[in-house]
Amino acid sequence: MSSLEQVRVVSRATETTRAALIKAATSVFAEFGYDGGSVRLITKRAMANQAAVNYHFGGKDGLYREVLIAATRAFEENAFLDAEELDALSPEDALRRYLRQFLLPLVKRDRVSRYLRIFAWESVQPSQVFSAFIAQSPPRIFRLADRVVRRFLPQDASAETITFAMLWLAQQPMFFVREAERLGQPPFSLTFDDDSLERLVDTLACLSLQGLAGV
Amino acid sequence: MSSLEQVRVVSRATETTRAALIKAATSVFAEFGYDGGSVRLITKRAMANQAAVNYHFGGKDGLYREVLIAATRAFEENAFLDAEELDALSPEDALRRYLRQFLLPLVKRDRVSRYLRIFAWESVQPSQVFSAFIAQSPPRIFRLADRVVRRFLPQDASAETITFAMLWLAQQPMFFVREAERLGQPPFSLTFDDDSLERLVDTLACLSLQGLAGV
DNA sequence: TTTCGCTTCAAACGAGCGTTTGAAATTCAA
DNA sequence: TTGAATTTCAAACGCTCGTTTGAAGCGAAA
Repeated sequence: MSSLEQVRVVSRATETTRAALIKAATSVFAEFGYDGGSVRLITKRAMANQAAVNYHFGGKDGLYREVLIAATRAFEENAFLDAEELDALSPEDALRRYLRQFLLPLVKRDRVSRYLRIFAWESVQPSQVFSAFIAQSPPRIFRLADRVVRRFLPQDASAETITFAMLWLAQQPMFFVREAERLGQPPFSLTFDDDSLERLVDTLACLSLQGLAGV
Repeated sequence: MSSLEQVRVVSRATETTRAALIKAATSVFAEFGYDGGSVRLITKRAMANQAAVNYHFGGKDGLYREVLIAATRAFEENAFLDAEELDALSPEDALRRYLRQFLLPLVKRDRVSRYLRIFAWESVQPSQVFSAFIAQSPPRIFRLADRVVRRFLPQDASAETITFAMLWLAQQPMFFVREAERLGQPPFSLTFDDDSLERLVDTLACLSLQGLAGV
C-alpha cells in the first residue's frame, strides 16, 4: 500500500481554482440556494471550466459541502456570536444581540452575510447535503436560539414548549434575510440602512421579548 | 365576427379531465411547490395524458393559475376567515382565530389545507404566476394579518412599523405549515394532533399576543 | 530535452423538464 | 349514420441540468 508517500501535491494553480470556485459558489448559493444555483453559473463566475467542479470536489455536492464547512468554521471561530458571550449578557441584551447578528445581511453583503443567506435558504428547503452535514451536530443558529430561549422560559417548561419557542425564535430574523429583495419592492418598498436595521431590531426584539417573557 | 355563436361547447369528458387535472395539480403543488411539481407527476395522478395540460390550460402556468383561482375563491367564499368576523372578535380572540385557521393544515389534509400549503410555498419562493396573480389584489393572508395587527398597534404607529408587524405576523404560522413534515422527524419528532395543535396555537398566540401588545 | 503526473478544456452524454406534433379516438350535431 | 369538431394519445422536440470523456496543456523532476 505504502500510502504514506501518497501525499497530495497541490500546486498554486490548483489552490487558485479551488478558492475561486468556493468563492463563486458561496455567492451563487447565497443568491439562489442549492437547487437554484447551477454549476454552469458558478464556473462562469469563477472563470473556470465546468469540469473543474467535478475534478476538484467530486461534484456539485462536494463543492457545496466545502462551502458549508467554510461557513461553519467562520461561525465557530468567534467571527460570529459566542454562546458564552450570550450567557454573559442579560436575557434582553442577548436577544437583541442575536437578532442584530442575524439581520446584518440586510445591510451588509460580506462573507458572513452570504453564509447567513445560505442558511436562510436551508431553513426553507434543506438540501440533502445540508441535512447530512448537520446530522452530526445541530446547526449553530438552532443552538444559539435554544440558548437564548431557555433564558426566558421557566425551568419546568416542557421539551415541547422549548422546541416550539426555539423554532419560533430561530425563524424570526430568517424571514427578513430571505425576503430582503422582495421587501425592497412594492407594495412594501422597504430599504434597509443602518437606521432602519436598528429600528427593525427594535421592533423584532420588542415583539420577541414580550412574547418570550409571556410564555 | 359573429362572436356570440362562438360559445365554447364543453363536453362531460372535458370537464372530467379538467377537474381531475386541477385536483391533482392542487395536491402536487401543495406537496412540492410550483417549481418542484412536475407536469408529468400531475398528469400521472390525474390519469391523463401529458399533453392534456397544454390542451386544456395552455401550459403549466395556466393550470397553476386555475388552482390559484380556485384557492382564492375558496377563501373569499366565507370558507375561511372573514374580515368582518375578525373585527367582531376581541383582538386576542381574533389573533387566536387567525393562528388556528392557518395552522389547521398541520392536522387536516383537506382542500383548504392544500391551498394554504401552496400559499406557504409561495411565501418562500413566489413564482412569476403567483406574483402576476396577486398583482391586482394583495393576498388575503396579508390583508387578514394587516387587519389583526392594526387592532393591536396604536393609531399613530408609523407605516413602517405596521408593515414590519404585519409581515411578522403573517409568517408566524407559515413556518410550521411549511415544515410540518420535517418537524415530525428527529431531532424534533413533533406529531400534531388536535391537542398539540391547540397547544401550538396557545404558545404562538401567547408569543404573538404579548409581542404585539408590547410594540 | 524528455517524461510523467497533475490540471484544464471543449465537447458530448444522459436524465428531467415543459411543450409540440400529428394522428387516432371520441363526441355530438346534422 | 355521417361528417366535422373536439379530445386523447404516444412520441418526440428543445432546453437546462449535473456529469463524463479523452485529448491538450502545463510544470517540475529525470
